[in-house]
Amino acid sequence: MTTSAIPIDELSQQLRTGIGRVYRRFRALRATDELGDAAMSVLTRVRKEGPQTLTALSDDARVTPSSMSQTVNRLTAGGYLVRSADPTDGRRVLFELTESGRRTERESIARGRAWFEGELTRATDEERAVLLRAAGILERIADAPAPGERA
Amino acid sequence: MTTSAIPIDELSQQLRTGIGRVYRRFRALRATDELGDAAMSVLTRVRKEGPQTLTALSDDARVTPSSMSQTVNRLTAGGYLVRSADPTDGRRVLFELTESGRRTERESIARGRAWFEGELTRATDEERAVLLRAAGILERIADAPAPGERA
DNA sequence: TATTGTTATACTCTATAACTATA
DNA sequence: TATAGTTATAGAGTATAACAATA
Repeated sequence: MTTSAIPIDELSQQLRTGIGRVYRRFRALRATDELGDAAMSVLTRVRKEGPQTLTALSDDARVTPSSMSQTVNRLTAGGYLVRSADPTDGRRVLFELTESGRRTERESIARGRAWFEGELTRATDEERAVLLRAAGILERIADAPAPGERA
Repeated sequence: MTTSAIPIDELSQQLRTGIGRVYRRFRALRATDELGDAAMSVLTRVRKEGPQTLTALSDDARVTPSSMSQTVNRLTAGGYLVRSADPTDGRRVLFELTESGRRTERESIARGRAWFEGELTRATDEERAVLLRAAGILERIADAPAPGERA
């Protein structure tokens, strides 16, 4: 394989387009769900990582603490999350899933997957291998610190 | 290469995560731009495809006509797009770029690319080849008709 | 009747600015 | 002083419902 010199600007353009279109497709599917985009991401994060502070959630989502405060407000008001005090630091609040939150997260993931998994099933094995590798590379890129930002 | 049986559900989960994180990163970068996410996508579409009807724009973005109507309202109010009548069908309205819209689109694309292209430059040639192929596969999937939807 | 587009209204998500409480 | 979190307010983006104009 040569150093095939894929032009960075073309690659960038095509990836942005592809990613944007798939993301918006996901969002459209989730529009009929009881919870929105950001709210579902929070539930998934808490399910995977356990009880989280507000700061941890806002850092992870790359939104301001005040944005996240409002998102978790909606989630606690709706009974999906509960607040609990951090015994070691009175400033901190830990957010954890209720039974309802856990169930909602599980069901939404299952529903949202239907369309996407259907499409993935139609791809070839070789294409799926490409996509799997791409997923890892994209996640690494997404988590890379911004210039001037400490890791 | 064996028929390596990548589990669809794992692949789906990892791709959704990777795509979601990169997309939100883009959105965060664009937050300081003069135009938002949906508005920029409209400008890009019109730049690439020429004057578009409202229905064409809403179909492409997979939002309702009324959502798109409001987005183009903001864009025409801001002087980025102009309306013109379709001579062959009095119901139709064609939206096209103004000079300002053209310039804004060009500059925003350039700015938004800085971070992403920097990261892509840090990847290996082989990784870039994987991402390029993935971009094409993702776009094909994103454009696939929903079950029951006509192509 | 069907298609194209708009307006009214409401919700999610995000931001900045100003604030309280704890370390 | 610095950190963790909240509230007030505003704007983008989306949806549904109800509507007008043209085909």
